[in-house]
Amino acid sequence: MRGMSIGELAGASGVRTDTVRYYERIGLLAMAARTEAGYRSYGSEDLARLRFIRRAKSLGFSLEDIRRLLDLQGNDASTAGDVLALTRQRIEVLQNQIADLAAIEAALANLARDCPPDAPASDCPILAHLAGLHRFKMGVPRSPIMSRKD
Amino acid sequence: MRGMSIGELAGASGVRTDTVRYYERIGLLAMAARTEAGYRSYGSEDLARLRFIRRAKSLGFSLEDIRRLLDLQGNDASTAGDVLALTRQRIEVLQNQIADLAAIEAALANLARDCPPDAPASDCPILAHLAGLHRFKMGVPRSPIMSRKD
DNA sequence: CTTGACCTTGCACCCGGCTCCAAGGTGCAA
DNA sequence: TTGCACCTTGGAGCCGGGTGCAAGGTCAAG
Repeated sequence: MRGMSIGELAGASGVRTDTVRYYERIGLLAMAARTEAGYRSYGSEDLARLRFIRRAKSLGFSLEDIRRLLDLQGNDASTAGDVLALTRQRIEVLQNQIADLAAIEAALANLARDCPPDAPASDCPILAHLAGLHRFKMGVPRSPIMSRKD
Repeated sequence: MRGMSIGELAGASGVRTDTVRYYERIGLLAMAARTEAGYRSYGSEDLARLRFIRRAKSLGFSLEDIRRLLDLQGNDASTAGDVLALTRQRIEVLQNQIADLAAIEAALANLARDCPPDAPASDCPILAHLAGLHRFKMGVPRSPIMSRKD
């Protein structure tokens, strides 16, 4: 596949032409070779690089991380340990994100569990929680009628 | 707390003054009352509203969702079920996000597990995966020297 | 009266990762 | 030759959620 146009490259790699140009602009792809007419011209190694980017993106790596990974790939002095370090960092971030989201989800699920759908919003424990009224955990206050002397 | 300044409100609610003005601009807070000099002046209900926003934000609600929650809170016709619906939506999004991140994390952990840190990057299974070379699952190719006639 | 901390406004800018547009040039088929 | 699809460039706009800044007004302490 010598001399693909940007459209062919984009089609073959599953990104848009604008995105290819964007990647070139930010230095993620090298400046493309040009035809006489000034059209960008790509070879199979460009396609491989774009596919690499797409796969890395699907694993949640940022373009900045991907740039580093590509540097490691192209640098004879780098080791698998270097790649592993980036990967471990990414895993750690993921674990933290998952933990944060799971904590939020648990909190919401907890609130949702005790929410009586047919009650007026003013009795909604979710709104109560958001309003900062976690004092009354829940349930009917025992004999509110009796608690005159509070 | 009648007639707090924007700075006092911000201090008491844990957001910045700029953010308070921003919330006013996007309609999340009502236009504040003004002093004769044109300074914004807040009461305790504004503080409560800002704290509501902060708590909802910490549960990952978007400002748009928060606006809806506040509308529900202020609307006598709304029910706890309305709040619950928003909450369930949010929970569903969270569960999807968690599942996506967990899948990525598992994939990365899987790749990281088999990565020999001291090998050159060219032998890194992570890079190999990103390059799309999942053909050779791993291990030494059996007798590469013998495979002359492939 | 001055200093300094606060307040006002409007507007621009940031992050990441694109996406779209207009105005013009090129390549190929009917 | 005409038409259409593709290519080029520079630049702007989008998303959400703010942040920063400059030029000016206000207020309280010393």
